[in-house]
Amino acid sequence: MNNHNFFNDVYEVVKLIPKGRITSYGSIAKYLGTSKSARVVGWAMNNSHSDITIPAHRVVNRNGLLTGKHHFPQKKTMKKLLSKEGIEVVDDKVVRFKEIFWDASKELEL
DNA sequence: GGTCTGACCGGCG
DNA sequence: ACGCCGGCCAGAC
Repeated sequence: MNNHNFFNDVYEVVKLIPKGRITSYGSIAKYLGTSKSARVVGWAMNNSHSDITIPAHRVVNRNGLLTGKHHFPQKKTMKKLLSKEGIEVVDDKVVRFKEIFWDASKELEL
């Protein structure tokens, strides 16, 4: 579609995140070519409620912190979903963040 | 129609 | 090492 909405691109990438893996907003933005637009990625997630197929819980900030947990129906929802996929979350942050980190720029390799 | 904010990130002092 | 500030896009007031 000519509608080259940034949101749509973000959704596509987020959907491609493998189970048991996570990525950061900046990584997605970087893959899309606008590394400085990480904020827009977060904003896109805010609108991700339009598409429940988007695993927003697999997207965290660069610190591996579940910054978006407050936007889920329940605070423990994000942690619960991650735990279900084998991702350990302690104190609202992802354990082995660097190990399970999924860099779209590298994995998809534009 | 200008201004501010937002689930961020990187650079600079 | 820590704190501040600018930047990017889209939506709300």
